[in-house]
Amino acid sequence: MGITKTDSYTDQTLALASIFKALGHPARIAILAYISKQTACICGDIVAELPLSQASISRHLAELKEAGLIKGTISGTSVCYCIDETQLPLLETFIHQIKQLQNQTCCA
Amino acid sequence: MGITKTDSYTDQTLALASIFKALGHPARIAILAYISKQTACICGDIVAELPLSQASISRHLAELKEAGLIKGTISGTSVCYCIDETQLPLLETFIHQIKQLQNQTCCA
DNA sequence: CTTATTCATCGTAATATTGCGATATAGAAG
DNA sequence: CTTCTATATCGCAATATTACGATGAATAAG
Repeated sequence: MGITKTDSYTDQTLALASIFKALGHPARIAILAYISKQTACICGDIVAELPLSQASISRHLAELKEAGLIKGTISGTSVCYCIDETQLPLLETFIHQIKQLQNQTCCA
Repeated sequence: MGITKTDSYTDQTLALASIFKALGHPARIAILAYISKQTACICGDIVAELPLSQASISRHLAELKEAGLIKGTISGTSVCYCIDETQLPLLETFIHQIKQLQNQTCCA
């Protein structure tokens, strides 16, 4: 039914899934990659870089912001976006655990 | 329109988004965590661990498998699943790059 | 004040995801 | 061969996501 029983998972599981979900779209991967490549704050030029309308880009940026992956600062008419790295260790820890705890004798 | 213009992104961007997307659901996070915690191959007991029907679990497992995050080996009547770690370095590299290349003077 | 410019939000349409019951498939057990 | 067990797949219904044009809000420019 498209319903996800959020009650049945731990907070950490939900948090991880939420962040990964925000990363689960090529436009948002491209946006993050573009932001991180810039030497200055990124503003409206993302629209010129991606094959999406301004409205769609704004939506993707909002999702990344909601997931805590970017920060936005209003500066005059434009908004400055940059990476918010506070969530990244969570992802790294999870990936590392998956790798670390893998049973070596499994599926030989 | 719900359409994602896959033509407009690099293969690497699409690959990353695809893997992150597979991780973007709490059930699949929980499945991965559970598999990695087991000392032996995981089979049908995932159904008992999660609040989902057997059909739904099977669907999530198929998605994880399609994303290359787990491997399945048929062993008699049951199927043995375990982590496939080959995709994980891609994720780690991406996360690391996002962190590494962040502009320190941004959004001060 | 009027007009641009820049970004966010709303409304809508198309598509994708999620979940489950029912059913199919395949080997194990009798 | 029949039955049980374990997993996969189908079909459907409910919900979520994605995209865009249109519009709104706010500052900048004239």
